[in-house]
Amino acid sequence: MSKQPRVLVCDDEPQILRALRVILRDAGFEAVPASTGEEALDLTAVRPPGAAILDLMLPDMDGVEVTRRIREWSEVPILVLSAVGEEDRKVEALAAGADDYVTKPFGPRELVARLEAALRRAQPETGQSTISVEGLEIDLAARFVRRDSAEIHLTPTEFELLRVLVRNRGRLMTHRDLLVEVWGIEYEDDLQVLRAHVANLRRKIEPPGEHVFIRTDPGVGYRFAE
Amino acid sequence: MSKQPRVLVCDDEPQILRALRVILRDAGFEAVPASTGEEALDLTAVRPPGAAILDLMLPDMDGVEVTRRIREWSEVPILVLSAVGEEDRKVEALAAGADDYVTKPFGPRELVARLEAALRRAQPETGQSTISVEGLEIDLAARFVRRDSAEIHLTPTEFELLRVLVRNRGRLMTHRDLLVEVWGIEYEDDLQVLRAHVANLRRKIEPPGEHVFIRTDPGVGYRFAE
DNA sequence: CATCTTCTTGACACTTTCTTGACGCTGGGA
DNA sequence: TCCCAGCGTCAAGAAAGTGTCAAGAAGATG
Repeated sequence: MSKQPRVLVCDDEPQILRALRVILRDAGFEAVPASTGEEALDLTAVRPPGAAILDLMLPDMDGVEVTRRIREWSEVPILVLSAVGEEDRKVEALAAGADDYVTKPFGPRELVARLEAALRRAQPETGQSTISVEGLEIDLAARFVRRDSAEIHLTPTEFELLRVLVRNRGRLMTHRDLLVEVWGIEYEDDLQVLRAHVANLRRKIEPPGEHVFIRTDPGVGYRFAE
Repeated sequence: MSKQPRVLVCDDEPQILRALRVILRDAGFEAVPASTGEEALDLTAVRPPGAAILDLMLPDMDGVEVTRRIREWSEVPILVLSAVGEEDRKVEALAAGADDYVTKPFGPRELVARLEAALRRAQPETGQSTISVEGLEIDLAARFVRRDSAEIHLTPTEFELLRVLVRNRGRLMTHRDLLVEVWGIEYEDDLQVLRAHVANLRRKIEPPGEHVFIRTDPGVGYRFAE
């Protein structure tokens, strides 16, 4: 998950489209909406997304057809949404080159899991997911952190905070950015909670008395060293 | 599952081929597709797969014939796919040397279970798939675990849990990952069941009062020590 | 059908993690 | 120099999560 992949979402029902947008955004993706097959094909051609989610039932052409057309020139991972009772179409879609299918109604987590799996398969290891900086080693996939070959245990919140900082390393993350990404929008003003967790995280990963990895930008936010 | 075994898949219907590929890939296998009996024989000869799945109905020769020809020189596990009403042919296929048959339509899990069972039977002791860590010895293929040279009996669920953990050792497996892989998607939120089985498994494989093999990450999941 | 194994579930004590308020420190502005 | 807003740290209580036991349900075996 390098940098918020764009995901094309094609469905003719506005509610579904909206729901998908929320789900994807929460999972760290950027949704590119389309409501017809034609639109989906155009968008894919103009600016290829990192993945596509297509409904089988579309007004102008069906998802299988869209899949086939995209596959004529692109290897982008494709997920197909099918209603119950469309099992045959699912198989067709797979045959046409879809990577996976999700049956409606679906849970957000299932969708995200399958999407991430498809993306993972599409990029057979873009190097490691591990990041090493000055004795600090972070493996985001394995959820593993060590310093000078000693394992460091992080709590869920600490790890999440570190993940957001590392994913945007070098870039300044405002207090609000961090609070919203790690705790959710309802914490956007809770500076104290952020400070406490940054302090705990630093105690675990920084050399004593120094702030080499997590830098403070007073009054603005934090950034992870490059 | 030592290292993603290659499975030859022979079927003349592209949809089935496609579906099988997805199913197998999800189960950790690499599918090698073939659409005719001739092709299947060639592929098996050129680069022998770890197992083969053959449809009984093929354009050039039938699955029984393919089975017979492969058996002339190879012991590779063979699964036969049969449509309902082909019972007689199933028996012929088994007589010709097939290891098992699956009746269409089949569920992914049934297929995978039978395939794994066939693979397990095929390699009585290639060694290799055994893992040893600090007095604990695990043979995933033989479904065998021992500690300090004493055999340990695990229930099916416990073994499955251990297998998933070991296959991903070092990486943190979330509660959801484990529940979905071992129990299926419908258990994805059943934390209590996971805890109970982890406790039982630990009682059997861990030194008393310690958690050296299976580590807990509170609020996230479990991981097997590297 | 009886028996044995395995799985699931609820209760409860225990542990870890999160949140909150207090407090001392620092650096820039008046 | 004094003031003060913002920061880092600490400790304690609240909240959330975990390990274990035991009993009943479900399933397999013979």
